[in-house]
Amino acid sequence: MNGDLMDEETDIFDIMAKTSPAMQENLDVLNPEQLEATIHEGSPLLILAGAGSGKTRVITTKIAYLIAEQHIAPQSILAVTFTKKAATEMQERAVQIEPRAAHSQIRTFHSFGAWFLRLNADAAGISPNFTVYDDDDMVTLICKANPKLTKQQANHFAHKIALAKDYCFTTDDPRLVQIESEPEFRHIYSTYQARLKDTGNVDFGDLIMLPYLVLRDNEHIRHYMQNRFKVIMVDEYQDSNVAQFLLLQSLSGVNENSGTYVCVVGDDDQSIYKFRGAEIQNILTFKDKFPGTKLIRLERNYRSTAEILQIAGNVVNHNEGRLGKTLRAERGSGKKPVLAFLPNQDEEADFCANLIALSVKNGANYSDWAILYRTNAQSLTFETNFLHKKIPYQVVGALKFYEREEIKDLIAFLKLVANPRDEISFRRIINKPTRGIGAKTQDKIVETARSELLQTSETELAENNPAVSVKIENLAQTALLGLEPEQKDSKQEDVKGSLVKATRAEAQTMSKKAREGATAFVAIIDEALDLLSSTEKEQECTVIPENDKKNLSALIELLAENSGLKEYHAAQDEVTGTQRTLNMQELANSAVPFDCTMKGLLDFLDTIELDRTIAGKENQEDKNRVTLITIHNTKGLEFNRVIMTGMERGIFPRADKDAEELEEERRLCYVGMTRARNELYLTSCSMRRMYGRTEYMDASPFLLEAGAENMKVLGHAPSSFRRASFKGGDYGKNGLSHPDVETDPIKAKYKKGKRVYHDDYGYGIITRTAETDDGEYSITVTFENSGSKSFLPKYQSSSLLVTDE
DNA sequence: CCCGTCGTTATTTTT
DNA sequence: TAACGACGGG
Repeated sequence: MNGDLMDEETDIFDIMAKTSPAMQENLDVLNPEQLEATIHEGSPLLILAGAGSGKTRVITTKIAYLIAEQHIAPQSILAVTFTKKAATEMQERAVQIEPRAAHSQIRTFHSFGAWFLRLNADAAGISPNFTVYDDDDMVTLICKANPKLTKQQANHFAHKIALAKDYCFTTDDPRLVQIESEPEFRHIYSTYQARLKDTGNVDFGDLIMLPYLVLRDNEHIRHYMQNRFKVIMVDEYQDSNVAQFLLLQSLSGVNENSGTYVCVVGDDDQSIYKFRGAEIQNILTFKDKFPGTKLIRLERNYRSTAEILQIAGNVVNHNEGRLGKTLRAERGSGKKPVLAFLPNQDEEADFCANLIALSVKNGANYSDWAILYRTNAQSLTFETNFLHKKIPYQVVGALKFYEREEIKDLIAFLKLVANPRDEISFRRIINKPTRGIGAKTQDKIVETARSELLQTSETELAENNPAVSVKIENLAQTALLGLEPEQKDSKQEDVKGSLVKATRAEAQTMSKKAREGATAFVAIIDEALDLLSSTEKEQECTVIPENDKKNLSALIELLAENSGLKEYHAAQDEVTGTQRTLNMQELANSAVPFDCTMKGLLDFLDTIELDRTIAGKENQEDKNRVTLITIHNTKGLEFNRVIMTGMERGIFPRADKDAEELEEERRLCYVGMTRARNELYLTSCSMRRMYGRTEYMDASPFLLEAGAENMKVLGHAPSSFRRASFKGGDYGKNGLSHPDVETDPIKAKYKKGKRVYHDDYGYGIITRTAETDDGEYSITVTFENSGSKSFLPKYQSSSLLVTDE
């Protein structure tokens, strides 16, 4: 044993001896690596945490430990995650160990950006009441700024602009050509950015890039923030992008001797968002950017069986350029993963349904199961099949509550109330329902408002800088008290470039019908603002019992009613049988926890804009459902039993992947497999309907990489797979090496004696089974009313239904 | 302004 | 195949 190790161990014993008994209990449950990571201090820390290795436990215990034992002020700890769900879980678990963690900043990257920009709106050149534009809004704004672009082109450029911001390329950056070679791109980006600035709003990319630019260009703010946060932790670091790295770097002051402690946690094998700007180099080169970095690996897996980890590890082992780690299964051995080859996607869905139904009959829950697929389009077959068989399911990520028309309409109203310069929201609702204000009048109003911005922008500029320093002083003072500065409410009437103001002014020149419409519209906004300011005053003057306090749902209900949107969508409900009115009510209900003030409104908008995963109410009730989900969406989740479907070349991995992208697909495969606790199934079809035609499919190369000998193979494997995998083991010729089980799912399904229903011939019984000359399985059905017919079940899965069981 | 029909086009997407 | 957008007629 060398001296270094001795020192380290005595250090650990030393620290443990000083720890309070309460914290000691939390440390006792950690394994040695987890413990080392938890109590590590002094240098930057990179925790390489494999799937299911208990990283959340480490981060949360670490936060608690820092507060309780190292006496770090809770509010000087910043922990960032990528999803709202992860942030909430982290906060809850940290608070459970140490209640003072409630005062720490545990947020998503984007919500941190929003928090930062609200404090520094002036320095960032945006409205303090900004709201966030989503991808659709980006496209609309690009179209308005460049009317000659088609929607498709605008879509393309919106994507590229978002990517440019992920890399933190501003409009004058020469590296923009790396993103998009089209020479017009820089111009389109610039005009979009100018137009966006006029609205006072930001897009998702700005929530990261602007805080970085503000820090870079304002020494005061930078030093204030470096002082404000003495500990910064980042979760899922492998999926951070360049802008996020730059933000972390400047916030931490690593190059300015700030003394801030930085700890990042991630797994390079789970980096799956390169297409959205995630930069795997961030984690691979972390130790170069943060000198003296200590690296700790968490390789003990507490989630999956050894068999599952074996094949997941086999797959990802084919990648080059990893930091490298091997997961050890703490739970030991379990069932061998099953690989089922099926004729087509109808049989695939059937196979899954039968597997699930059988397990439920034997005592499992529907919620034990997850169906994973590469693309959302694949969910449809499962939904149809499960609906028919009455298997309860939920589709994750597809509900898009906030993308529904009626919800977007209401939110547009709310956004315009918050920020009267919001052109996109204004255009969405000014003439909905019809107020006689057509496209031309809208353009005129927008131009009036924008010309006002142009006139005043020079005088504004002169006032801008003093405003920043005043704000910083306020910041410094409030920080001493451990409070965040209060938003001061801006007087909407005075806002430069207000579209509401412009509408009021333009109304005089309009036709009678349009004038009435415009006046009514302005009145709606005014009344909404009145409601907000009246509750604000009430709150200042009197002490009102919690229950009597007006909450933000009152504003939403008022807007829905006054705007005519409620009536408008109720009429739609009548005709189409939709539930729009109900959805609108649902939005109002979700606003109940928020104050009926401008601040409450901004909080609410932040919450819904930065967390689109909240589904409608359907998700709450009856949680015992099968989960249908894309592999991307499963990150951070786990299930007792997982079926990875569509394991075919061209689907997973997708066809058009270069070598580097193939590695990402492989990581995606690894992520999917390691979601499973107890049982893992893989399905692969030999035929698939795609784009209206049926194609022959080949097995996914990942299946061979996983190793056929590590799986129980069912069904008729494609010859490419059989040849390459014929190494004995569990898999024999024609998949018939399990005499105890019928290994061909088709034969198992269409056994002699089964009762079936055919679309054309009605009910019948399978009276004979045989093989054709080509070795295909054929059955003969005797129908009740249509005599006897022979079929190849392989081709009949959707029209020949097995009805018993 | 709304509705029907025709033609086009199909990744993954924490925020 | 199917779903969605664009366009034209009522």
